Amino acid sequence: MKETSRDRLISAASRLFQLQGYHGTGLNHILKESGAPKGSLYYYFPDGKEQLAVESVRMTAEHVRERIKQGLDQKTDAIEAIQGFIEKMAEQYQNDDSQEGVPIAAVALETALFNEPIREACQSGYESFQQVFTEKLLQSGFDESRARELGVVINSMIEGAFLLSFTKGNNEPLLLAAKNIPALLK
Amino acid sequence: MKETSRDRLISAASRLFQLQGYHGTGLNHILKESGAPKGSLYYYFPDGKEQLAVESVRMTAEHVRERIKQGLDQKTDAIEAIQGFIEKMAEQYQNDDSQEGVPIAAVALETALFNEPIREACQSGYESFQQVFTEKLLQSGFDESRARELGVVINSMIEGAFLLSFTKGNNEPLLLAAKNIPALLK
DNA sequence: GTCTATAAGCGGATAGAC
DNA sequence: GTCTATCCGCTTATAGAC
Repeated sequence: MKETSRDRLISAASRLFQLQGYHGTGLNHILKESGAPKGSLYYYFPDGKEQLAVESVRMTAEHVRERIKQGLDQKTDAIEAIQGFIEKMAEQYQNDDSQEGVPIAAVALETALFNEPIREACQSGYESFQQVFTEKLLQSGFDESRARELGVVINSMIEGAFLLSFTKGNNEPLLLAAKNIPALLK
Repeated sequence: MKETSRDRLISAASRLFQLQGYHGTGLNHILKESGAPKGSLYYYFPDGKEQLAVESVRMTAEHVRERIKQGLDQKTDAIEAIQGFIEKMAEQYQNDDSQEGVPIAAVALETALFNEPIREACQSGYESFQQVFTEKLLQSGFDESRARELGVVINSMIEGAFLLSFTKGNNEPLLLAAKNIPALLK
């Protein structure tokens, strides 16, 4: 089970892009944190920073999607499951003392208008989250179009609450989002 | 009614920070767009880019707050008013062909962990938005604690939907947020 | 394939002329 | 007060040794 230079570069990039955004994170910083030498960056990612960002966003998205899925599996009822998942996120956020950023969002906002490959990666990530919520709702008996619609809405709610919690430095918006999920899904 | 170099610098900075974020926007770019020379930037903003960002965020926030207020004044009932406001935003977004960014969010995400003055400005901005929603709810008879709570939740919902719409390049998330506002406020 | 040394350019900031 | 010329550091990217 060897961890290659490539993997460590992506991990470091994911972390730093989340904390400081795309333009706020220099390649040198990523190299230092990953321990990889500069040469291998351009060996593994011939298209440079852009490619590294695309693959980092993909990895982050996959990771987050798994966490959502696992979170929702804790309860059978969709409403309780989603509410519980958001509460867990709020808890984790408080404990980490906010040493994690908001996944994807910073990169998406900085690049959406100017860098199509990165924008697409971010969009795919968001759609994969939404898909997980929609599936859970389907399993709980929501009809298809309603489940799809609510997948988007729940995703919006969580992203917004996360953004506000991150900016304020406390988890109140996440907790309130969780609390109001039942009303939204009735 | 003279428009000073200072005003033009703040306007240009606000616009560019919204589109590309804090680190993605260089002072040279701001100077070029504003037409002001570099010297006067440091004359008006001795603390440089950071100060310019703080004041830009304040200006943007004030501007957005006014738009929210005006939007909510269109209807007396809070639920209809908020729903209508979000729909209007969605419409404008589509027409502008997305030549506007998501106010404040990019700057907030990039800087929240590392630059306290900017973070504070963003937080104040968000709180001022939330305040407007809360006031409208109070006027419609919601009790105080519930109105405050929902102010935060509505703010989260809108910010998240805006972020997703911006990333996807279409206004569906905003439209769905609007559609589901009544359920949330029942 | 893995890595180092270096290039070329842009970043924010400043000094000092007028 | 208003502006220009310039500085240093850090950016991304590359050339080429091993």
